[in-house]
Order: sequence, then structure tokens, then C-alpha cells
Amino acid sequence: MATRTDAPTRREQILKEAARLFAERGFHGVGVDEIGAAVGISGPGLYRHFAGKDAMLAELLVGISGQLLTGAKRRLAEVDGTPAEEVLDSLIEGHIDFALDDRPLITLHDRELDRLRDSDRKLVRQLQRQYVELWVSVLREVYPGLAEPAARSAVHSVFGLLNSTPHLGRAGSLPGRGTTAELLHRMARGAFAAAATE
Amino acid sequence: MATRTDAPTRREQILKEAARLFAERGFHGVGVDEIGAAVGISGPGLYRHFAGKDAMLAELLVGISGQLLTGAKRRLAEVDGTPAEEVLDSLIEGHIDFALDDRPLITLHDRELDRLRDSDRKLVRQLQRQYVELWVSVLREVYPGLAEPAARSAVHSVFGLLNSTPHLGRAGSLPGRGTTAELLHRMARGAFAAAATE
DNA sequence: CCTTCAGGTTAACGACCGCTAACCTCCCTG
DNA sequence: CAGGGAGGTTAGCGGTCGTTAACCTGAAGG
Repeated sequence: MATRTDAPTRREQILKEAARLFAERGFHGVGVDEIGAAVGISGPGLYRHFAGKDAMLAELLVGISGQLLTGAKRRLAEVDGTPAEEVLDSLIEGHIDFALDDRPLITLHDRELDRLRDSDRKLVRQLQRQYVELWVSVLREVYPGLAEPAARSAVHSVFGLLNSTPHLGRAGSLPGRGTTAELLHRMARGAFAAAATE
Repeated sequence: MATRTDAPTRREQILKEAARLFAERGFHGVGVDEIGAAVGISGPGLYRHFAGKDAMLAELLVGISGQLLTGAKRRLAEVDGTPAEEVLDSLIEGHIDFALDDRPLITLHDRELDRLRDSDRKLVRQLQRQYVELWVSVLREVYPGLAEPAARSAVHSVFGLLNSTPHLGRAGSLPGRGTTAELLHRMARGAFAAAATE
């Protein structure tokens, strides 16, 4: 799979802008006219690309959950055989990359889930659950003494920690992406270690 | 100040239900008729108690920020003179209590801020900033080596961790409030300690 | 050169929503 | 026992929003 140098398709433009707007003002707070204007076309023109506003949100959320899950699975396969600690580090690193690179998406991910149709919501929930369970099993390899309910809670809490990136000062005030990523990584590891300390 | 045993006023009922509904479906996703129905009156009856839907959200968000800040200040005064580590523990405990007892409010707190009028939003932001700075100064007493920008990032991230309670299984699946509180507390301390480890 | 079709446009419809107006009904109080 | 305000009610207005309908246009293809 080559890194894409193509110009983004119109669909992709729309999804990107819609994600940004949804994250900024909430799903119900954004009108289709605004989404259209953000990509240079006007309101109803969007319906040549999507069945409706709901469909855009659904595609975004399913995409996010799927991307997180398949990314994690890929990492798991890549580091197969290495110590569990390194696997956990790889998972953390992947999640941080996502949280830092796609802040609007990370925001949507745990905010607008309830606006989906039942079937889409079930799908997203299932993907999210698989992602969590994957973390839980790796975590319990690293800390065998950690009970499963506690491990699950710990994973959710660390997601909360890592997903806090949108709250870390807008753009310029951050101490640089690499520094922030390292800080988050250390804190996640520290939180997990503390969770495992009876 | 006696613990209140009075029946809640109508205003308080409304605010509580509005908070729950806003947290569930977002500010724009809830109609005034639903809020009214949730307290047994119908739609426009709310306007005897609030100037409008916006006013409810504003009162909720200002209330949350104020409550967090004054609670933290009170705790700081109570444990005055004790080691900084204990002060930090007290802050963490207070935040956890709030996050576990008022999950809808904690959700609103960092989700619907942008729906406020400019003046209200500025007020809430100011209260939030004071709260953060209070944590930052205590944290830097405990870990003098921690630079201020890193400390601020660490505080925001730990808020993300502690505010993850709404994502920890609905009601029955949790291992009990006390256990969860202890787990969160340990993880927060672990995350801070790791943040301070160069 | 004519056709077709992808990808736009504007107009407009129907539903919904926040809010106001007008009215009603207790209950407290002088 | 009058009366007045607190706290409801329903009807309805004005605006917004998602969506559809009808139409246009430029470029590709036989």
C-alpha cells in the first residue's frame, strides 16, 4: 500500500470538514449548508455524495473505530513474539498518534455515538469493544495480577487520558508534538502500573 | 451549613433533568418539551423558572466550574500545612467524588462549553483556568522538577482520566464505587509520578 | 456532433423547535 | 373574602433545518 499522494476526493474533503465541524459544534449544531460551504459547494450538493447528514456521521464513526481496531491488530501482528511490554507500548504509541493527528475524530468518537441509527451504533460499539478487549488482554499479560474488571476500567481510563489531547492548548502552546507524545506515553504506562499495584 | 434534607426545588429538578438529557443527547439534541416532560410539566412552563434553554446550560456550566473550584479551595484550606502530597491526594479525591456522583455534569463540562454566550463562556473558562492552575501549583510542589507546561498538560490529561467515569460500564457492571474510586486515585497518582520522571 | 451523466445549482416543502401570548387556577395574605 | 401573584396550561408564530425536485452545465465517448 503506497502512501497516497493523490488529491483527496470530494467525498474525503467533505468527511474531513464535517468531522471538524461536528467536533467543534456538535452534530446537531452544524447545518448541511455549513458543511457544503466548507468544501466550496452549497448545501444540497452534498446529497450527490452522501445519502444524508446521518450517513456522514456514520461513515466517520465506523471509519474511526475500524481504523483504530485494524491499526491495533496490525501492530499486534508486527510485534508478535516480542515481550508483552513492548506490545503494550506499541498499542499506546498507535493510539497517541491517532489522538494527536486526528483530534476532531477522537473527539467525535466518544461524543456523537448516540446520534447514530441502531444498526450503525451496534457496529461501532462492536468495533470499540474489540479494540478494548485487545488492550485488556495485552494489559493482563503485562500485569497478570490485574483482575479483568479492573483491567477494563483501567483501559477506559487511559483512553480518557490519551484522548485529552483536544484539551491541551490550541496549536502553538504545546511543547512540540514529540514531547507531548512522550509525556502521554509515560503517563499511560505510569497509570497502568499504578492500576496493577494492589 | 447543614446537609440539606429539604425537597429539591422545581428549579433544581429542572437543572438535574436538563443536565441528564444534555449529557445523553447533546444540547441541540434535546427539546424544551422533553425537559419539561422529565419534570412533569410541559414545554413552555419552564419559562417560569428560566429565561430560556441557553440559561439552563449556562447555569449548569457555571455551577459546575464554580463548584469544582470552591471545593478545591476549601480542601486546600482544610489541609493547610500538611505535606503537598496529601494536598494533591485531597484534590484528586474531590475530583473523583464529583466525577462519580455527577456523571452527567462531568460530561457536559467539557462538551457543551461552546454553546454558551460569550460572557458566560468567558466566565466558565476563567473558573476552569483557576482550577487547573491550582492543581498545577500543588503538583509542582510535589514534583519540583516538573516544568510548568508539562505540569499543565499532565493535569489536563489526568482530568481526562478521571472524567472517563461515564465510559466505565453503566451502573451494575462496576466493581463498586469505593473500588473504582481507589483505582482511579491510584492511576492518577501513577500518571503524575510518571509525568515527573524525565 | 449528439448524447449522457456526474456534479453542481436554486426553490421550496414539511417538520420541528424555541419562545411568546393569552388564559386558567390555586393558595396565600391583608 | 377579595385579590394577586406563582406556576401552570394550550395555541400559535417565526425561523431554521434536512431533504427533495427541477433544472443546468461541462466534459467524455461513440
